[in-house]
Amino acid sequence: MSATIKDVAKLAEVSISTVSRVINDSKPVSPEVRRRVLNAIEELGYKPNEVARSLVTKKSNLIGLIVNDIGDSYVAQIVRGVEEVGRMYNYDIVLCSSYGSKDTEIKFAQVLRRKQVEGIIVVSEILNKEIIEQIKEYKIPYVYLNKYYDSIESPTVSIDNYEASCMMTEYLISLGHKNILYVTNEKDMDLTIEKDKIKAYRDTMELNKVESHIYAVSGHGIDDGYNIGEKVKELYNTKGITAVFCCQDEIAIGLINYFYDQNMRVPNDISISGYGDIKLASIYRPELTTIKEPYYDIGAVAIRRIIKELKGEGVEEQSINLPIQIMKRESCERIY
Amino acid sequence: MSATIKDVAKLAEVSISTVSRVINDSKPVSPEVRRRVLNAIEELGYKPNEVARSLVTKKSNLIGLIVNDIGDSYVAQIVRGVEEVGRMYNYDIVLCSSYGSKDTEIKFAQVLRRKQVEGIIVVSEILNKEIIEQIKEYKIPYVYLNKYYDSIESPTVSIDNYEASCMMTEYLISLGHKNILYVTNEKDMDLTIEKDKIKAYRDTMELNKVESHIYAVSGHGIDDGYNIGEKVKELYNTKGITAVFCCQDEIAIGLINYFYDQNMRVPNDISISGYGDIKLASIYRPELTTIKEPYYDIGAVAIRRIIKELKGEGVEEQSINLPIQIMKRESCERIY
DNA sequence: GTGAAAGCGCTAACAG
DNA sequence: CTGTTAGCGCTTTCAC
Repeated sequence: MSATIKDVAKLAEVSISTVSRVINDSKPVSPEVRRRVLNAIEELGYKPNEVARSLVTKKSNLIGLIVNDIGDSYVAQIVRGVEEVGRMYNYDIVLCSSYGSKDTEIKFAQVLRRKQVEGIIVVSEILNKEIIEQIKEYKIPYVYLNKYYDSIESPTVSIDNYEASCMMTEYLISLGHKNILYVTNEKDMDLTIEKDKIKAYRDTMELNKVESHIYAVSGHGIDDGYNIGEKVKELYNTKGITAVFCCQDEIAIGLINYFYDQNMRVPNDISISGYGDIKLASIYRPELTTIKEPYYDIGAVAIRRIIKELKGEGVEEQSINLPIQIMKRESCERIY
Repeated sequence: MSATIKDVAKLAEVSISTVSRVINDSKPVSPEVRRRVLNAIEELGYKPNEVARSLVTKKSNLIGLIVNDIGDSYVAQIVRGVEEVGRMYNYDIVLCSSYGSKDTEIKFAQVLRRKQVEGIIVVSEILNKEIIEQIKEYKIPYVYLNKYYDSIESPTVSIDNYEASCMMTEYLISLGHKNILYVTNEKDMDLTIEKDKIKAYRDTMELNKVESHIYAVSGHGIDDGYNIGEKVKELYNTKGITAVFCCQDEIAIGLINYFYDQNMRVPNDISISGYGDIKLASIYRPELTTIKEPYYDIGAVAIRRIIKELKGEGVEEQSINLPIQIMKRESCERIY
């Protein structure tokens, strides 16, 4: 079918090793011969077969990326980061979407391993110890990214969630709010980062001598935020809540949607903040005040770590924390 | 490092061919021997090396996917479709993001070819004849997807844009609107599908004996929609425009943002419709009335086509049209 | 039913 | 500088 190194060698009247040398610039070749080879390559439209190359060099130049769902904007941002820096080092990305299935995640790890990927990045939203153990067995570099759950003894990159939540609570208080509701997620609360975030909220409220109010929601989608609207409205009426700090942007947006439908205005009637800074946060009206989780950077740093390890360069500590940024936008307002 | 077929053969005391046979179920193997081999595989944790396998079978089980930007939600939906059905046929996806660069698109086509991908799907937003010619040379199945430009003599899958635009115009008219503004995109207007959509709009308006109003915007982002807000507001005041049919959802949302900031209510003051049904369309408030371009299905059908061709099953016509659906939501209202 | 051997396209010693 | 050769890990004739 397609031209091989042999065809080139024959046409250029040299040995295949010489062809290999000019392709890879691996050893000196005389100008004259090089020219002949280059011509032959040109003439035949020869393109090296990376599969054959991989087999001998044992370098697939592939990084496996197992994600929950590429349709989630934050996942897409991570993928962008991973791909873009991977590309700089000549790595291609094999993408697998698990849609939250534990078994699928594990299956993909196996698939990727057979494909000889040199590293694996997992972007998960569930608790899955098995996949970690699986990947550890492969003895290839990996990074485990999970927005919700604590990264179980794995290399990871994120932000300091305790610190971030302190900052947001502090900010809300600085705006004059005294009755601030924290909306958390009830699922596996003590295994998720929510435990840190709740503690941060509590500590900061206490420090400022104001009372804590916590309400737990069951999911973390926009719908879930919408659905707690009624309850929050009740709290607004009975407890005089003036600000809501939601543990996820989606919850915040759902909540705003609810208020929109109820003809209550945000931030005029109530301030709402999120956590994450998903793409929608800055598009939505009102624009959402939130904590930025730098997804693109998370992806970029994750693959950078893997590549470093692959190159045998020393890798730093297990988990890398990126700088925190609080995005002060429209949805939270000063209260007097 | 990792166990190979040889190790298994040795441990099971058979030849490597036998091992291969049991792995692939390619030829009968006596139960007794099969058991021994299976045991050995188990014991060594042996996993076939797909790279080696690919080299001999010339099947990489890889499909290349060149996209504009995975961060765009519609792209992500296409990718989901591609990946999910690819997976059913045991194909993995290698993802490349071009970010709108012609050269990058071409470079990726080459990279993918060298990786021996069996097919290529291009999701582009620019005009790039070269990449098509490039891929055609490779003689591998491909599908070209472009939301904006006519797919230049290539297999593609989309909806009938003329028909869809007729339906939307018709719908707006049926709501009682007489002064409907169509917002198009000025760039390469006669090479893009806009020419069909404009024609559809014009034809339908004419058929209903109402005057056409067309305004062209320069980009197709949310910002662009926002930026024409002033102009549209002017048209609203001077020409009595009561509905705006935007050629893209993003434009529509930008426009709604503008009106939000101007304290004009959609749809109370003005009805606005989009085109595409991006994810945001149903999340946004007010929910956006729009034409659904079934991105997931587009991706799914695209890869299905490639796989069919790979299997030598007859492939239907060049371009496949999917059913049209108009999503009647909040942003367009009856006028009296 | 099983094994020996050739070879996929390429890289990397090893000679010369 | 260049060619010869031995694999990389696997599938696939071809004999037995």
